[in-house]
Amino acid sequence: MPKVVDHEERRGRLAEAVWSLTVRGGLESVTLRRVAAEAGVSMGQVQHYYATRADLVADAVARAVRALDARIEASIRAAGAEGDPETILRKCLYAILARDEEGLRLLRLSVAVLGQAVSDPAMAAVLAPGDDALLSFTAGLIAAARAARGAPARGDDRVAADICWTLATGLGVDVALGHRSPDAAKAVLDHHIDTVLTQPG
Amino acid sequence: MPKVVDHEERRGRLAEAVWSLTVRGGLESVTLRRVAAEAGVSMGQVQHYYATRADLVADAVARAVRALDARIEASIRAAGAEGDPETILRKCLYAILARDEEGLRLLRLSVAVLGQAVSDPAMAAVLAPGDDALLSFTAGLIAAARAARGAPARGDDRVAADICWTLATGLGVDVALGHRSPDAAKAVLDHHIDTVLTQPG
DNA sequence: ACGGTTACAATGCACCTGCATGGTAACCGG
DNA sequence: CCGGTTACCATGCAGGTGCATTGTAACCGT
Repeated sequence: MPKVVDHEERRGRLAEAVWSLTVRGGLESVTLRRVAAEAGVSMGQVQHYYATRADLVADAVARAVRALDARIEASIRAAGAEGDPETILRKCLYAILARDEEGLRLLRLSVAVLGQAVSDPAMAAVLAPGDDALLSFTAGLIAAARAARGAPARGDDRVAADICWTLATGLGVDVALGHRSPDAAKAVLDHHIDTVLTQPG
Repeated sequence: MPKVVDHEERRGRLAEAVWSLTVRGGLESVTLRRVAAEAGVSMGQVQHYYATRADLVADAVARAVRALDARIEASIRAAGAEGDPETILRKCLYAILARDEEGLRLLRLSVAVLGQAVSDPAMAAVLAPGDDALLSFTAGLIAAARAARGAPARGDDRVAADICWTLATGLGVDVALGHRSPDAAKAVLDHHIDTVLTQPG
């Protein structure tokens, strides 16, 4: 077993280059030569780690999705310390609204991939909306937050959670396109959460 | 003035070919030769009507946006006959949820273009979210619908309208990607409208 | 020390791309 | 009938693409 190198680190570096290129010029600007140049390596190295271009971008996208999920989970853990369900709910929804540079990159990348996902089911599958567990978790938060506000329980927690995430992703698209600032998006999301947690008459 | 042909009709035909190709294989699959083949004409004809590939796709996208706007307006006019503000509100939000084949095509196309818009400000500008007039109009509908339900007026009509459209576009993305059926999306949207129109306690 | 495996690097190749060019046929005003 | 404009079509070209191939240097186990 000669010439031991850290494959994970190499692939990560290449995926990072794919991210940069995609954010800067769309997925169609991702070519083997450009990725190599961006990563500061030779094209042969890219070929050595990925059999085909499709493999390369698929791995890069998969890594981005994992990074985004990790951000949401980190948000939950960070807010979890406070215990207040409403705070946790807000914080974990904020997670996809790109409050920092890295988040904005991931958001832009996701939207860029959306275009490809329309015609590529494999991509569409990777970008599937919040899984069932996340939806249930969020629904629980909403129920708890309503209770904490003294509002009566409603049976629509799951739908309400679904709406929250869909709205958040919609806002995320606007942020990625520069149509909204992250703060403005956050304000809209806050307003919606207020509406959801306020009991109907 | 010899050889009179209908330019508008020719361009429309070519734009239609661009739509089909984009929906089927993404924007990057739109090449001059493929567009010509799809439209059943020679590549020279495509070049005759568009100076550059960028012009071609820009025109095709602009036509799609106009078609979508026309759909929304048509929805408003159709529902306007009933007079009931809540009905009009629902109908015009449904308009982007692709209940028929043509709507689904337009929706898919829009999402495909989203990817390009991340790195192309010109595209992003064309896809700008609902203009101010539409937002004001929708806010008016919400206020009227609330009044019709006997709910007290709130000052947040514009934000509520913003949320409605953002949620609708988010649902539209899911529909375009096949993650939701149009009916399921409609149900979610209905639920949200109910929440918005119900007065808080 | 050395054979074998790994990790690249360099280059070549067939294909496809947008766009430029030159030719041709149709048509219409005079 | 005819000069001029329009509407193409066919082809050529330089450049870029993904991928295959070949070469080479480094390293490890034995």
